Amino acid sequence: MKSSSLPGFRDFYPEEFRLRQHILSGWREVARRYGFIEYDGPPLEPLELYTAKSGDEIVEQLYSFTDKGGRAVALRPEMTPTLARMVGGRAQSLPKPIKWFSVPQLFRYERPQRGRLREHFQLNMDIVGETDVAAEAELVAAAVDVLRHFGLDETDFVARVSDRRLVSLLLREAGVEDDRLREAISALDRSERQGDDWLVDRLTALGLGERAIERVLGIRERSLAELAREYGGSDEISDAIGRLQDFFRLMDAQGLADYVAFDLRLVRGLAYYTGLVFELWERSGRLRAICGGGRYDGLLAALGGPDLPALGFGLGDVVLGELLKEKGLVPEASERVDDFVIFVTAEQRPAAIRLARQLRERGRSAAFDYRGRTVGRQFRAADQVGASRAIVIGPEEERDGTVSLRDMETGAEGHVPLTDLLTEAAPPDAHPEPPPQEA
RNA sequence: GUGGGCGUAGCUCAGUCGGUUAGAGCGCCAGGUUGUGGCCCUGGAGGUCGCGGGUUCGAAUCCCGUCGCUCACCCCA
Repeated sequence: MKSSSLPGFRDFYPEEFRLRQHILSGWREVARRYGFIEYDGPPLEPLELYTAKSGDEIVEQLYSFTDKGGRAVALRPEMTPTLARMVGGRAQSLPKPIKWFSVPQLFRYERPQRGRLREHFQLNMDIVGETDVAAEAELVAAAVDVLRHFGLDETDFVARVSDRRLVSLLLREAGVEDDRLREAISALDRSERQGDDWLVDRLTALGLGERAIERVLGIRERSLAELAREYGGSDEISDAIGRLQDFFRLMDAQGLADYVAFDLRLVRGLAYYTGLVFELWERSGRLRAICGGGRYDGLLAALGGPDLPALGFGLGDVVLGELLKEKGLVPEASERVDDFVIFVTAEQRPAAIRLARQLRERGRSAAFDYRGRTVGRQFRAADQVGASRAIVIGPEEERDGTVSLRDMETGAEGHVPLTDLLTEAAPPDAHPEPPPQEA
């Protein structure tokens, strides 16, 4: 091995690039279908954009360095701070809600693993300036539809839905002190991987009594309806529950009930979430979360942006790509040449090149052998590039103004006048090349 | 960051107790003469055996280090 890309970075050979394009174009299609508008920012940002308010974990894994001007900079690890700045710049004039999406390449310096590299593309969809729970329903539906767009259905994945505020209220109700809330939430988040015994130990260490621990363990198992019955008395809690119930009603109204599951064990690592949070998981659970997001009211202001409510999600291309490969949902190669022009002797080479050009002007892809090898070799070349037709020009054809047209699939072959070939090739809306634009 | 596994041609791999010019299949390139591909035949290119040290008369093979990949943990986009 002479050289290779940096660890955690990918070379996209045509085969990989095809998958990448398949994924990114699918993202854009679904985002636009939901009325989101695409934007982008710089891949390199001032370091302080992230050190100021981002989560500690993110800052630790920043891809940062000092540029030649002495500025501390970082490759963007997430899009939200950039979004906050950009929305902030025009918050006054933009109609609300602001529905923006982006497909940034993000970077994080951490140990590469399956489904997690140092670089990836991530679909970001955000709604800014809306507090109504319909925004949550729209956002989760969009995330679900992104996966459905690629051929995945409710047997393949599920959106687990929880609510930061509700979890906090329930923990407080169970007896967790306010200053221990964050640790308790974190413990709850990790209990899924660590097990119940571990959780009990953690909660005990946080000063919870046996009875309180019982209640916390119970919280995870409750359905929304059960919680509503048990905690009907508390205004704040019943308010949070009611909001979640509204959310699920709206998902049901969209026919997506089978794609969402209430699950209070889900918390999400990032500290800034303030309301509903969700993650898309493969049903088998063998891969990590495919997508995650939630409501983060207050974050934009904290980042120096406008004080607007917001919610959004991020969905990466790496795990999704692996999932599609596993499920056989990667489209076959489509880079094929329409026409391969074959010339029999060197005399016909100019005619062949002219024909290729005329076909290209009519929108067809055309190729030919540069060196003029034997006709057999030229056919082999046509086969290799997946040409659907081979067009042979020999002395006779050139003299008669015809070509020999062969269907590479069936092998059927016949002579047609050159003019007919070009007339048929012309697309109905054919138009000449646009004039080059002056810079 | 912590532990385990693995690094031989572009790809998938073989290489016997350390022994002479390191192999196969696929792929690639070139031929199989005179105007027809997918099959077949022949030939060729391509490897400092991840890299660096060590042991040995001799290392792809044994030892150490290092880098990379990978799995688990940590954590998370």
